This record gives sequence, C-alpha cells and structure tokens, in this order.
Amino acid sequence: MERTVADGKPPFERIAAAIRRERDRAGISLTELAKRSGLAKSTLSQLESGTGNPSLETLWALGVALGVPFSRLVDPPRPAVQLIRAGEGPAAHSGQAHYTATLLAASPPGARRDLYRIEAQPGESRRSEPHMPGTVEHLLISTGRALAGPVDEPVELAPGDYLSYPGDAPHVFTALDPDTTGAIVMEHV
Amino acid sequence: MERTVADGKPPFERIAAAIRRERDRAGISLTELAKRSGLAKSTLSQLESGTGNPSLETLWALGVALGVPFSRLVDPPRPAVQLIRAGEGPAAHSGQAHYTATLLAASPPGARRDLYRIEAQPGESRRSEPHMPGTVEHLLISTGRALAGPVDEPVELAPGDYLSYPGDAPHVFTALDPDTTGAIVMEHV
DNA sequence: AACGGGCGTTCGTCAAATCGAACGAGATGA
DNA sequence: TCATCTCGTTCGATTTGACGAACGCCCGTT
Repeated sequence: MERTVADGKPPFERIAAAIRRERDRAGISLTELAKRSGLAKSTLSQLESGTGNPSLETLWALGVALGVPFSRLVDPPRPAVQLIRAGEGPAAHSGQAHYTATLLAASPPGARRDLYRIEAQPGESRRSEPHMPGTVEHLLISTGRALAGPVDEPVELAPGDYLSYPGDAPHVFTALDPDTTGAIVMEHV
Repeated sequence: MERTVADGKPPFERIAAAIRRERDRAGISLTELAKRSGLAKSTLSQLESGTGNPSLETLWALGVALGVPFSRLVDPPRPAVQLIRAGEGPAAHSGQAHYTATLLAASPPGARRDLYRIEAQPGESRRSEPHMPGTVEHLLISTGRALAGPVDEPVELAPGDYLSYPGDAPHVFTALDPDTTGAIVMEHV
C-alpha cells in the first residue's frame, strides 16, 4: 500500500473483485458463502457489485468464511515471476561513495516475510510442493549458480541475481555450482 | 494474521488501541485527527473506546489521515540486535541432500519488509540516520566483509553472517573488503 | 412441458454507524 | 479570579448498511 497522498478512497472495486475471486477459488456459490459467513445474500451481492461500504465486522466474517487473511481482501493483487539480474534494478546509490542499494521487492501491507539463508550443492534438485495460497518466494543468489523458479520455467541464476515467483505453485531449486548460497524471503500473506 | 479457526470476531479492542497508539505517535489530538480525516469527533471517540464497528470507508480515512497502511490498524503489534553467524542458526536440512535453509527472521504480522541488494566498497562508511520508528533492518552478507550495526556497537560480518538491528537508531555500514555484497531486508512495521 | 432446486439480484424495513452540537474538565493567560 | 481556548465525551437526529423475502433466471429431472 503505497503511502502516496493519492489514495483518497477505499478500493471498493478491488475488494469486490477480491471477494469474487476468493469465492471462485473456494468453488462455492454466493448463497453458500452467505450461509457460511452468516451474512445475508443481499449483502454479498452488493459487495461483489462494488456497491456498499462494508463494516469491519462484515469484512472479518468474510475473511473467516473464505479462509483468507483479512488483508488479502483489501490489498492489491500480487505479481508473478520477476527477475532482476545482478546490476539491474533501480539502484539507489548512496551520496556516500561505494555503496549501492537496489530495491528488489517492496512488501505489500499485511504480508509476513520470513528470511532464510540457503546453501546447496549440485546434484538432486529440491522440488517444493506448493505452500499456502498467496505465498511468494524471493530468491537472491550470493555465490555459485542455481536453476530455480517454477517447474515449467526455471531460470538460471548467477551471483547477485534476484528472482521472485509464486510459492503456491510447484517450484524447484537446483544448485549448479558447489557451495551455492543465497537468501530466500518467504512471503506468506 | 493467523488463519486459525479461532478468530471468531473482529479485534475491536486491538483496533481501538492501534488508533490511539498511532494518533499518539503522530502527536495530534483527537480533535485534530477528526479534522484531518473528515470524521466526526464522536466517531473517533467511540472507536478509541472500543465501541463501534467502523465501516471500511471510516477505517480507510483513518489510515490515510494517520499516514499508516490500513493493515497496521487491524494487525497485532511487534518485536532489537540479533546476530547469526554463518553456519549458526536453526538449519532445516532438506530431506533432499545438499540443501540447507536457515530461518533467520520470522516476520511479525503486519510488518512491511522491503528487500534490497547492496554492494559496497571499502572506504567511507555509510552512516544512516534513523528511519521511521519501529524500523528493523536485517542484513545478510554474501561476499566480502563488513562492519555494520548500531554506531555504538558495530559487528564485523563475514559471508553468510546475519545481523538484525533497530533501524530507528543511528547505524553504520562499512565495507571491509572490495566488492562486499549482501542483502538487506528493511522492515518497517 | 411442467416441475423443483439452486443461482444471483432487487426492494422495503430496521438496526446501527455516523454526524453535529452541547457539555464538563483542564490548561493558559490577562 | 475570570475569561478563553482546546481537549475528549455524551446525546439526539439522520444517514446508511445489513437483513429477509420475493423475484426472475437457468438447469436438471419427471
């Protein structure tokens, strides 16, 4: 959620879309959702049509019924696979010499991000089954090389390369060089 | 926001506390906040007392007026300097060989975490003035060596070392070797 | 065709969230 | 001491969100 002054009004239409999206994902009808959430069908109908200004209680009930964190209903959708090669990206050079910071990924609000250090050796590839829906993995290679990303389109990464990809779909990590190291930020919204 | 089935009702009291906390942080009165947000004083008074069930529009207006992401009003609060040397930490070896993932930091709910890649050369040290209150920086060294941390107690770091420290106090980053690289996760709750 | 069931939408009613104004308490200064 | 300002709370009026019932629609079944 960017803190520009320009976010004047609540993202009603986005919430509308989010509700419908999550409901579709759950594969249930509006009527069924009404029963589970304890809300009236009419209320849901209005919300999905973008009309309405739900109360916190209503939104919360929806989050519980849909089994998704509250935040996912109000926050913008998430990106797919993103690759930033070493040397690429919006580098913010320090006024002070010899220092470069590159923003790789800005966290959406409500996201939880767990930071891991990884070390791998060539050989078997690590194939991860999908995690929780909405999970995004951020991978930053330190040393060595690796082949990583979604199983159907892995990317070869060299030191300094950054890759992010959906964690809720099958993905792999294969070290190509000995002592391949890096950092993974596991983001589960 | 945990997805346990046990979250029956919206966290009214937490939101009440959050609003008052953020308002205090901003150093403005309830009356002033009312003017800025366009809400009635009475409404705010009720909300801060835990009474009420704010609409999305109301909550959003509050977020904008307070200059905080929406999530911070609804999510639980949060957690200083921690150092994990390369090879230390709770390593979760993969069932599959040659792969090690070490959890360095678990994200508190509601935190925003921005991921940066850094590269620095020896010489001048980069001295950062404090960021927003509540900011925590996570530093993971990839190559080279660095002296980093709070200005009064910096730590020498080697590849693989992890350090986290408050970002809302003066801190430094000094490369000790040429081409010192790493990752920084800037966590501003 | 006619029926039954589930779907999502629309409309009138009611409860409740929001508002505006008035109030008492405390601080400040003439 | 009294006047004046600002703070936060409380109370009645009004707007509005949520509800429940009825509706039209579509798809299976008999």
